Amino acid sequence: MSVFNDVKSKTRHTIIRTASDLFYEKGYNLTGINEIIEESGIAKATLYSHFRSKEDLLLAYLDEKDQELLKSIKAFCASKPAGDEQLIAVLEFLIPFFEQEDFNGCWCIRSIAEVPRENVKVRTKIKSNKQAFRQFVLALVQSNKPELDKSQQQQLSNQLYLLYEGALTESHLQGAAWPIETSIGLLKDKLKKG
Amino acid sequence: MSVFNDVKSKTRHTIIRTASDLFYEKGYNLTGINEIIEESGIAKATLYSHFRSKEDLLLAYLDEKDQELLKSIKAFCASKPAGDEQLIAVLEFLIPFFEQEDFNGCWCIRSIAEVPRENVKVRTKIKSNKQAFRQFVLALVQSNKPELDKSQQQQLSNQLYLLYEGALTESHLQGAAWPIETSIGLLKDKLKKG
Amino acid sequence: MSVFNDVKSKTRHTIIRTASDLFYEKGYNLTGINEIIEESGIAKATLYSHFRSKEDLLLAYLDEKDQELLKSIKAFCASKPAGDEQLIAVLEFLIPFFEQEDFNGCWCIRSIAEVPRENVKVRTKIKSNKQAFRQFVLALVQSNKPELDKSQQQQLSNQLYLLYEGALTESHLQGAAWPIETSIGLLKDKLKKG
Amino acid sequence: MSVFNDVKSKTRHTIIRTASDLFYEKGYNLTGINEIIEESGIAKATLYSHFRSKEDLLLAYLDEKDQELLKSIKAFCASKPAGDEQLIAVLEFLIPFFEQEDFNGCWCIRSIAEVPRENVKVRTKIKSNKQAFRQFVLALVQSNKPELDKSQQQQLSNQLYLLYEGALTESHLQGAAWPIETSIGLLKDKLKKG
DNA sequence: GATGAATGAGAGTTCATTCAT
DNA sequence: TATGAATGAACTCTCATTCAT
Repeated sequence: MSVFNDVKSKTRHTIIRTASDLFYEKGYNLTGINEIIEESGIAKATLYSHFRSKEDLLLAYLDEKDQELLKSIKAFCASKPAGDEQLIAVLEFLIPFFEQEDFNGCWCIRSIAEVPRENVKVRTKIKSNKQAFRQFVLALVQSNKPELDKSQQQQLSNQLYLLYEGALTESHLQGAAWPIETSIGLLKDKLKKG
Repeated sequence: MSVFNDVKSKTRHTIIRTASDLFYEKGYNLTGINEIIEESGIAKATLYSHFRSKEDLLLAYLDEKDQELLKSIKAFCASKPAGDEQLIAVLEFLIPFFEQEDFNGCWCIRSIAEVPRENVKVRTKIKSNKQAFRQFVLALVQSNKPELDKSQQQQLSNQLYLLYEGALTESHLQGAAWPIETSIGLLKDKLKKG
Repeated sequence: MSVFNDVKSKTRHTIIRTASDLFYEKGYNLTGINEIIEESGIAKATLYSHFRSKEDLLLAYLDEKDQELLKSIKAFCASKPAGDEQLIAVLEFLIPFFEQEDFNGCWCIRSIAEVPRENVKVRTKIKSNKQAFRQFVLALVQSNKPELDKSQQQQLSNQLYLLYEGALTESHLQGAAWPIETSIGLLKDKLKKG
Repeated sequence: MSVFNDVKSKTRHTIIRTASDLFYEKGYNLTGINEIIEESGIAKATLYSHFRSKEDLLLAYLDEKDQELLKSIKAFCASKPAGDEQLIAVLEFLIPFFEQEDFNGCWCIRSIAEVPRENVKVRTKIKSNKQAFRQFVLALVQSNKPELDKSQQQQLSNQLYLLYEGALTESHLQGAAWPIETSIGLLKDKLKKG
């Protein structure tokens, strides 16, 4: 039984990994099902036995990517000393992230540009991803800024999130790291002076 | 003669307007040439006598949109009293912008998600659009913060640009205006205390 | 397994046969993919799963036609008594060939008129077809004229090939069999008198 | 009046020359009307005021080319001493012809591959061109072989014509001059030994 | 007589998906 | 479960031709 599931899971995961790489590199609409199955080394019908549609693959990709990210950034921040440094770490995380060879911006923002407005499933998934990320940032603020009241914590958390998103998107668009540095600068000012 | 040119210009402009609306609403790849010509009320070959390819239409769309935007935001800022208020206006501009019924985020960021990495033409156009916008922001900073030195002006300009981009992208993604307010808050802090 | 292969082969061969008939009758450029699939009774995507492009179909057509031809003419010549008669048979073969209802000249010569000069693939295929034919003629000369030296055999072979090609092309162009008779006459003279 | 006609003729002739070059180089179907007008430097409607259709241009092209050819080959043969040498000259003419940089085979044979079987106009034109050529060859035989009877003259003329056509087509297909040499060899044998 | 703009019909190709085995 | 074959709908783009001026 568990062997069965494992085998199934393995194939399924191979597909997700392949699709993820391709979707992230080339974009969702510019990646064909044929490319995915060729690179995965499986048959087309096999893919469709694991995923009802290409859209399902997109959802799995968004899930995979965000789980990876959350795990990485949580570890990164936890490795820093408590206090402001952990908050700044959220942005500093973006530097090695940006420097990864396959860096291609934020999959959520890129994907939202590729599906129709009516596509509630995908758009909900993306919002939920971002919500989870904001939750992580808020928790980080709460544990590192216990002196602030709830409303101030929420506000700071929002600002940090915004700086993160701006830095991520702009470093991609500009093909340069300066937006990350700019974000970090803004945050440090903020933390220092108020 | 001028009649001829007008006729030509008219058709051409009709196409750009139609394509712009569709590209912005549905995205580039999800908008077919057939939709554009049907909505424009012209024949397919007419479109292709005005634009060599769909990609050319994308470039025209990016140009059209950015020219519009720059004109609007320049007017909006100029309508505010000189000083910090003109800088804040850059972000405040996003509120009515966001409230427009057809608001769908930043066409540049959305378009960059839709073309292959190798597409130098489009990516260059997008960067050049953003460069022009950054130039506008820098000029605004220079004229409203003459007391700062060049390097400080550049830094502030970068920060303002980043807040603008973050607010724009996030208000779109979240479907809410709070990222704009958050950006404005951050900027006001910065201007007050630093 | 073999059933699978057979099914695949069947469809593939149906396509080639249909395309061959149409290409030979109407010409390559004047035959549309739509005609081929309609006549084949298959879907467009099915065709493109068997052949990467229309050009690939052209190559398959050239191959199919030449294999058929070589088989036929070899059988025809083998049915004649050894000696000069086998050489003359090469030209005599053209008489029933010309009389076939669907006779439309030489597919190689017709095809070479339809593809751009730069199309190396097709032009190479055509040359290779003709090379195979010349090889057949040369072998026939060698086995039926052992008394000649190599150079003489080559020369006679070239002459026979040339008469074949001229008769084929001209019987088509003129819509008459006399060029074949003329070729045969010339060859007989040649064989008789040296 | 004559000025008018001359102007008209000039434009018309420019078009024919341009179309001829393109048709001969690229083939009829692969040459677009747009290319012709661009290269001619005229407007599309101007072309259509001189030629009812692209087919009419094809007819003009076939006419132009054959008139040129007949003039050239007649001059070439006339420059040789009377007798067998004038007959051989018909084939020798092909050597410099083949060596011309823009040599691309026989326009008649190439064109016949490009129009539908039903196209009587073009096919008739091509046959009539070839008929005129055969007439020229026959006249040459008659004046250089007065000792032969009518039937023999006709036969020799047909053979010469066939060798010419074979050499022309094959030198093109093979991209080599040997078919011309082979044809000449066959003819010389024939003339020598009867 | 000459023109630029516009066109309907069709080209070849690719897409995500499903079916039969 | 896994597969190779097949599909309808859609894609971008080009053709020879005609119309209004």
